[in-house]
Amino acid sequence: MTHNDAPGSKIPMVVIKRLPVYQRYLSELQKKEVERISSGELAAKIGITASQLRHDLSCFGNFGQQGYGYKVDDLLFEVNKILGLDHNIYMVLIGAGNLGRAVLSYPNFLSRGFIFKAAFDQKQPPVNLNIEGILVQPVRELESYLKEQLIDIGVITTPAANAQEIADILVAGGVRGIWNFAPISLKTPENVVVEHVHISESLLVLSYQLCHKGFGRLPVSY
Amino acid sequence: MTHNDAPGSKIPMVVIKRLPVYQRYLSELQKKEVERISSGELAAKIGITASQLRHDLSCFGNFGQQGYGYKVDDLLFEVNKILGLDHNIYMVLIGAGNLGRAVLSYPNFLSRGFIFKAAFDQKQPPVNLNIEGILVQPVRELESYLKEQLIDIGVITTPAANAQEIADILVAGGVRGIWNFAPISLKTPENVVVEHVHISESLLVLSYQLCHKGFGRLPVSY
DNA sequence: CTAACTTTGTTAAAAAAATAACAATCTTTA
DNA sequence: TAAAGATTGTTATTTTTTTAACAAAGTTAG
Ligand SMILES: NC(=O)c1ccc[n+]([C@@H]2O[C@H](COP(=O)([O-])OP(=O)(O)OC[C@H]3O[C@@H](n4cnc5c(N)ncnc54)[C@H](O)[C@@H]3O)[C@@H](O)[C@H]2O)c1
Ligand SMILES: NC(=O)c1ccc[n+]([C@@H]2O[C@H](COP(=O)([O-])OP(=O)(O)OC[C@H]3O[C@@H](n4cnc5c(N)ncnc54)[C@H](O)[C@@H]3O)[C@@H](O)[C@H]2O)c1
Repeated sequence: MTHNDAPGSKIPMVVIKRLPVYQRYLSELQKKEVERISSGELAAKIGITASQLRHDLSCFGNFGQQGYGYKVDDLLFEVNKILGLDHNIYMVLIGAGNLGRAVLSYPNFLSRGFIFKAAFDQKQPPVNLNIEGILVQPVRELESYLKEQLIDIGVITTPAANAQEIADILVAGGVRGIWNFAPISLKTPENVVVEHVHISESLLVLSYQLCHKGFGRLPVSY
Repeated sequence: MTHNDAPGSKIPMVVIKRLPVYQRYLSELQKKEVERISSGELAAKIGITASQLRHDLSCFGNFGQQGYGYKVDDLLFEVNKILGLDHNIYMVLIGAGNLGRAVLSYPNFLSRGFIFKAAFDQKQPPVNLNIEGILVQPVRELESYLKEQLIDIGVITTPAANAQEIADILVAGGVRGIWNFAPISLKTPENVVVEHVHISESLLVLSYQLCHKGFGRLPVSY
């Protein structure tokens, strides 16, 4: 598949999931003021094949030069554009608990154009708290807030038991994406994208690997 | 491949990553006191094919009964055992910042047998702080601590710039696995498993999807 | 300017993963 | 107890993903 393909062509999810990794390595190279890099060098750093890297990029366009490789600045610019990092994205967070506060105060989101416009909670302690300049409001005001403000992404960091009701309010309020940290599969209409952060799942995968290691039994293939 | 295969047979990583999802749905069923479930019903809930579910499970054994399905209790017991949830795992956390404190105080890890034995930080404010019964110690004591205590997993929630040096100390101290929240690819010997939690990567994937939605151009295939 | 290299983008082949198919066999009902 | 129905575990097929191969095109050095 090439970037010239007819409308309706699909980019595989496996490819999209690798883009943030490319973005990260390219950012590092740019910070080190490396000017150019070949698919072979970059792939080696990342730990994949050059073939896969070139194949992935070719889904989106021709960013390299034969005999030369890729200009780091140019390729990073293109990858950023593909990922939507070339414009701001506005977010609200619901559930200003331990994890929610960590997410709210993480500076790297803002620096990449992900802007928290507001935060909401149910209980009094988080409500009225000021976290990195964002005042936590009572959650009953979420619905009316979304009527007034254009919000792209709702971030759910409430307990799993409350996540679906919050998702419903977010969807009704017109958000286009939900970033969900609660360990539950949310039901949303097709036009709302849900991205689930699998923190606990990840620990179980690690646990599995520790359990089945060194015996020569049931090892893992990557 | 069957569970009877000769030693050296490999379980694909894609299969292992689905096990925690099965675990979660089975736990929910158990909580609802559902006694039995067929591969068809469970797969429908999860949103995969019955074929895939049965195929995955058959990597580990024969847990069902023809004409009946699976006993929820029994299957959950087996999945828990496969994931290593049938015994305690001892952990230390390094970097008791915003995210580190959220992880330390999350009760669902302890309830599943993941036990934080200690936490470490560099700066004074987190050090001496008591988080859910765990006293944060100066990070310079990490090395000697690991000599005295048997720790399975080291959890890294320091900034990326310090993650590799911490990983080196953990490896030297004999941990078998590293759960890494820092956005950097750690270099470790083969016998130490690293599991990376992709929080920021996940947000970029969501951003991509919002960007390429509804135009009929570059849609996503799952 | 030319020739020897290098490296891309793309097509082809191989490998892995998902899905379908179905015999074997257990459950349920009568 | 027997016959009908349900569901598994496994093998076969299809689809997806990864890797390899290579012509085309640009770079670099002399
Ligand atoms: N902390 C972790 O390490 C961790 C790990 C994996 C998953 N998670 C998940 O992330 C989510 C948040 O975890 P946490 O540790 O921050 O929990 P937490 O209890 O510290 O925070 C949850 C917050 O949500 C608020 N809340 C509850 N119901 C609400 C509602 N209806 N509307 C608005 N706010 C509401 C609570 O008042 C609280 O402030 C949970 O779903 C948890 O399962 C957390
Ligand atoms: N907070 C988030 O939402 C988020 C999202 C994605 C990734 N991350 C990553 O998770 C990690 C932690 O993030 P955070 O928000 O908690 O940052 P933070 O700054 O709040 O916490 C980092 C902690 O690590 C400590 N530290 C620094 N160097 C250390 C060392 N050598 N030894 C021991 N402790 C040390 C600091 O004193 C601090 O307490 C970072 O790598 C960050 O990039 C965080």
